[in-house]
Amino acid sequence: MSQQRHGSTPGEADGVPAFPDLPEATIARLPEYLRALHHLAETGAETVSSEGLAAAAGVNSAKLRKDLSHLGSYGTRGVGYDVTLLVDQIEYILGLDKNRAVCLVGVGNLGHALAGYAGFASRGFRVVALFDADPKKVGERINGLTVQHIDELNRIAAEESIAIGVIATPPGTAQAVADALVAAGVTSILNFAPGVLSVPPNVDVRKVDLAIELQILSFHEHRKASLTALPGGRTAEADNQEAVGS
Amino acid sequence: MSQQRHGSTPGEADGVPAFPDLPEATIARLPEYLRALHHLAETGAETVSSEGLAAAAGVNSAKLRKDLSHLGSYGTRGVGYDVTLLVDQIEYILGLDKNRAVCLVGVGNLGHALAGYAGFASRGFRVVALFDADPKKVGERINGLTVQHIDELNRIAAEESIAIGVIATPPGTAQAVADALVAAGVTSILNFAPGVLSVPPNVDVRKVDLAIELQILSFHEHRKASLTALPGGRTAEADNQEAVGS
DNA sequence: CGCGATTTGTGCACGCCTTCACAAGCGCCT
DNA sequence: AGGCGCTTGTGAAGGCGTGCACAAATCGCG
Repeated sequence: MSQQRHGSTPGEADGVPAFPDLPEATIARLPEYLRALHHLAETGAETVSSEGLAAAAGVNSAKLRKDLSHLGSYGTRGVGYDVTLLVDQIEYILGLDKNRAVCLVGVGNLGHALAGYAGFASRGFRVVALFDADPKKVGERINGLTVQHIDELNRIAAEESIAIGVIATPPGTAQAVADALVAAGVTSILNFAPGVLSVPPNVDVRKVDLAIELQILSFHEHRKASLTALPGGRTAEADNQEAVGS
Repeated sequence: MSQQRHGSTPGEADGVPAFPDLPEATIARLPEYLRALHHLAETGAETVSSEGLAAAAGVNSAKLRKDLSHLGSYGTRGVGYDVTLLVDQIEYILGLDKNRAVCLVGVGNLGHALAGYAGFASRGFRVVALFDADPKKVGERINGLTVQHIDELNRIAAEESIAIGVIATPPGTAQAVADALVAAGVTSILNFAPGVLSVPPNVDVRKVDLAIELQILSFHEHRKASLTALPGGRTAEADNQEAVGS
């Protein structure tokens, strides 16, 4: 906590990786800060206060300051944070300067959408390969990529040095795909299939279950409804009948 | 209270307050328990121990017992939990017995996939309406539903009593869509667009950002890579897989 | 050159969540 | 009937995360 170096390569300026072990909660918020910072940079802002950035990222300003303090002292008291410096620093910490190669397994409904998702490419990731087990899907071209058979995974993963895999298959085949990914050297998996994957301890898995998110919302709906209905007895929410047709 | 009542409505059967205020962390895990229980039920299991269910859900058994204890005592010591009873109880708590109506705004790449996602219908939700602002999209039929113009939202939301809305639009229009949903009476929003939504305090928002998940994985890749360069790095990290959420 | 305004960085307290460890309860077997 | 093994439910402890409040630091201005 003495002087900050400005123009140098962030992080490893003096050879020592100096990898701070950030709290998980902080790591999960860094991408949100990064998005807010990019937005600020586009509007031409050179510096931003913790208050301003916190508002843009939807968090408490004290929390933001504490989060950023874990990366080191990259702000200036009385002024704020240098936007581009902070962008570089966070991108370095997240390893986004590597432009990481990602492969996607399962080109069904969801996989199709993910393959075409612009948000990946714009944020430091390259989807370099699409796989599916269905021969009818193999050969299909999506967003400039050709779907290949899952058996090719080993070869291509090695060629492209793919470290991150995305699973968008039906739940039944997710574990087998995960095993194949691990065997191919993938060490991080983003899983969209419901269910629990078992992987070696050195492999990180994150799970996104769209239905779970809705179920959590449903709970809060239920709670809200029962709170408003509680004094009177039963009122709202009992009127749910099937009215699908239209 | 040894005999379990089967056909009765779970929860408020015996006049108990019936709505415990569960910890957020518990609520987020209940859907995972529910999925594991459904899977167990299909295999014909009648009861399951906390150890078994915890393994199926990918969590610690003590945590599972504490979570379930918040719902009440639905287990039998020395035996385990009655699968179907527990399913009913969790579905009641989550409000899934209501078969909630959901609308989806934004029929782009991702929205298209979500509209056809079978996981919604199979877990207590009915997608009853699709909206888009693009006139070229209006009229398109997806999965048995016709895309309607966003201006129809108010009318249709009232007709179908839609309480949950899903936003799958580009980031620029997400806030406007959220405002429209709130104006139409929606009180829970699942947001797939990057960025922060501001909504009235009585509206719940959950956010799923696919790129953020990848960025978090990227961080761990970066960390692992920098650890292998260093000697003596302990790489325990045998964490459970966490679903997205705050 | 010094002072006040502003903003960062952080010590501290509080609350939530997780995990351990064990008593209480239940069924089965003898 | 009684004991034994198994499993739940929970008290307690520890860890983690959050938010407050304030000292330290920097800039601008008179």
